[in-house]
Amino acid sequence: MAEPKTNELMEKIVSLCKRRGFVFQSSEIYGGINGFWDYGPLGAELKRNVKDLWWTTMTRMRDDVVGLEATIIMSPLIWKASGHVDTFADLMTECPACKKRYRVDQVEARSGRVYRCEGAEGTEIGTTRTSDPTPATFLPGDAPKKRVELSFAALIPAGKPIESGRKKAQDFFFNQRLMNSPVPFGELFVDEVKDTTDFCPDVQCGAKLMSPRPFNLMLQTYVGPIQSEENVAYLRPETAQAIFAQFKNVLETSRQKTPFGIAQMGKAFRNEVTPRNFIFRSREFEQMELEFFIKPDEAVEAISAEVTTPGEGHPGEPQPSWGWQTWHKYWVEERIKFYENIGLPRTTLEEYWQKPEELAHYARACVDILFKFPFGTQELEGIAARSDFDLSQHARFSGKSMGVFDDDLRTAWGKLDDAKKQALWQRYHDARLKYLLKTGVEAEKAAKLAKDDADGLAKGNYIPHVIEPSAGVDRLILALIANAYSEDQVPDEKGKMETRVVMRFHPRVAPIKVAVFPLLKNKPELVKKALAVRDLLRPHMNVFYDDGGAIGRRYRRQDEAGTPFGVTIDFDTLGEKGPELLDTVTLRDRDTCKQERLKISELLDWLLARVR
RNA sequence: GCGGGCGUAGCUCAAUGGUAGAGCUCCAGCCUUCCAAGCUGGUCACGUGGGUUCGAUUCCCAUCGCCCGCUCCA
Repeated sequence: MAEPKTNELMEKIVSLCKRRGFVFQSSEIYGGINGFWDYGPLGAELKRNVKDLWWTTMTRMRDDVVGLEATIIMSPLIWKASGHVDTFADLMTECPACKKRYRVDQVEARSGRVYRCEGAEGTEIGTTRTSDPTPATFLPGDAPKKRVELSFAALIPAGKPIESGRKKAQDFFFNQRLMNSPVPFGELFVDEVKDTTDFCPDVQCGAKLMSPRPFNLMLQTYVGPIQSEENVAYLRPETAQAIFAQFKNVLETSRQKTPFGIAQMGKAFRNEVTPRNFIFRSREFEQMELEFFIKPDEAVEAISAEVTTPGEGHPGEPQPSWGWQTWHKYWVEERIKFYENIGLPRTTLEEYWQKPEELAHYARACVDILFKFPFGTQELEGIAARSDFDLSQHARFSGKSMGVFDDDLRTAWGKLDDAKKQALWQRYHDARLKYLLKTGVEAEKAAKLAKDDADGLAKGNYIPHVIEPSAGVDRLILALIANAYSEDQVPDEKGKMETRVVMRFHPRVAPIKVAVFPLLKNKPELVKKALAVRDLLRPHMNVFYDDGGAIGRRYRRQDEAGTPFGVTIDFDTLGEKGPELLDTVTLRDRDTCKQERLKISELLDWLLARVR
């Protein structure tokens, strides 16, 4: 991913977002707050359009997906079950010499001898601060003495002389502390330390790491007036868990059967170490997530005799014989189709199939859909095959059943021959046992539970598996903005070429669909007619009326807002050039600047055909 | 969080130890028969808080924010 630095483009985008009212810094008048962004008038419309399209595509246009809107604060037990309390509470440590940061549990154990010292003496370095107009400079031998009392230690791998630690202390550590020719004192050579994780894993470095500090990515609050330990609650770090927690209620009230999905959009919060890249990674963000519940492959095989595996491309309409791999592939293709439908060309997207070693422990597969942002190719959405991990976790932690009863499975099971029954029983049993052991259930208990689960399968019971397409709204907005941004050259009034900034949004997501102008403001007949056209269109789409300044200026303003169409009421509309042009308008295209004439009576249908 | 850079109207930039100018934008009026025209008038800034000083946008410190790297992810 060696892409040229295009910060210039990002700066232009950020600037335009502010200038035109797409995105503002949160709390700007108070100096802002890191990691939080507000959507201005155009941004709010753009975001609403994107969310509406997702919701329509994912739920209303399908029989097999229903919606949910859960609270942001939920029982803290949910985050215990999901693993967020533990895995999000990372202990972080930092190397004082090379400044790299690590998660404590990811520091690899190393062995060797240890060099230590208590500090160093040397001479002052002339200040190098650029803000200092008169940096101190010293002639050799003239510089003041300096003493730093800071202990330093480094792990020296076997085979290297222990004295090399002294050089590390000088070069990597004390030099940073404004010292020339530091001479360490209080030196100590320690023999043979084995499998320690206290030292920087960078082979070039090896300095002793600073003491670990907890870092929890979940934002905390207290529920109730007393701020005590037992009242701690979290702002959800993802919307997915609410879907699992409400799985049973939705199942029972929606008359759905596997395979089916539950979709949810909403805010989520993460106390990111470094919010970066504008709205790409923020601390408060919005997700659009689908949890799609499918039968385990053993059930599919029992019902359909065999499980189909995916080939190239979109697998087509869902079939009963689909196993988790085909469903996974199906959702990857569906989601890419969605992005193409809202104006992200296939060439701006990348599919990344995570390698086995990159997968979270519960995931069977995960595909990232990446977008080529100006600052690099980054993730827009992750589509994970999560097995039955999530529902199983909630079943164990809540003590409530998360299984479903599947009539088709029970009927089909009865017709299987014994060998098949035994094979499917065993496979399901083994998968359950593996999960139970992995999550720390003791062996004897796990064996019994796995057997119960496999016996349950034979009676038509199982815990559904999950395919999870999970998208970030805000980064999608940024992708749409980055993709839409363009500059081209158009001739001005005098035929001189000048730069035009155009936001080439797909009409489906464009914040304003059409702008309506009277050619001249000071001609009441034009204004009256223009207002009538505005009112005609307004109930059906977001219309912007503008009568200020010259017509060209108004077109250009809409170009920066990304409005795909402009409608101008002129003297022809009033019939000045003859009755055949009466009640026709000029329709101007944002991308080509081309104009055509259209009857007002045909205008609405013409526009609707293009903005839907 | 750590390290580096930056911080003057909405934007782009200027000047200054004695409280800041310009162009564009924006608003109002006039004018204007299709791509940022013209005229007149107007609004808007030294990120914040301390310190030094008779006096700070300017010097110092802290803080906040933005950009880059480490790290993390939707």
